[in-house]
Amino acid sequence: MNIVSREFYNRDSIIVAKELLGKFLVHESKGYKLVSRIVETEAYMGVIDKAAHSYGGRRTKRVEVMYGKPGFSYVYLIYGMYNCLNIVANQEGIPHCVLIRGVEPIEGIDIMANNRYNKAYDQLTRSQKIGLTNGPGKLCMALDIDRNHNGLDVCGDELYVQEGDNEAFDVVSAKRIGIDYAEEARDFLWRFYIKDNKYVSVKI
DNA sequence: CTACGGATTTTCT
DNA sequence: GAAAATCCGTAGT
Repeated sequence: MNIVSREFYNRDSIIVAKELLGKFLVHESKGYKLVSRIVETEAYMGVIDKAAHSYGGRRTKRVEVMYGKPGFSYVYLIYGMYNCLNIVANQEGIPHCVLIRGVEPIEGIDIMANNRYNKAYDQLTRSQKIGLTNGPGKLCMALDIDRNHNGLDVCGDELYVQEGDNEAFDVVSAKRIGIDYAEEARDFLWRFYIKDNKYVSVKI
């Protein structure tokens, strides 16, 4: 029940990305509550990171929220069709963020199944169950997150993060996905995930 | 199981 | 005008 504090996000995105693993991402809306466990993240390290939207200090309308305070959502549209959810990290003026790439459904699973496939969870095939939330675009569909949720306070009461249970897990560091254009940055091990978790989008 | 191509439209150049 | 932090269906192993 404890909401993660804003101070938590006021650090380099690499640290925040690692430590977000195992915490709960919650979306409360329209009278329902969707709870999921964060199992895969990527760090985007701002002006020095060729894969980041804020590389070189680019400051457009889209990325403006990244330059604000930590602990706010950054949601953008990718490939003209899919939404991706990030959380802004580091202090005001330093445009870091953490992409949420995979979550494990915890509560509101039938609603998530409906959002994704228009079916009840127990009507899904095996691969549809895994496909519910094992990717950045997929989890946004399941959790009903789109660009209308850009700039929300994740220390607030609609879209927020709470402390995890104390289950132990191993963390794997890996290359980020889908950034082959980013020259040397493509090889940085800035993706983190919970070892052996089913809802990780891409395993090594 | 892996590999490939098409979908679709905002965003920035 | 081109590219994009992705997903899905189809075809082949």
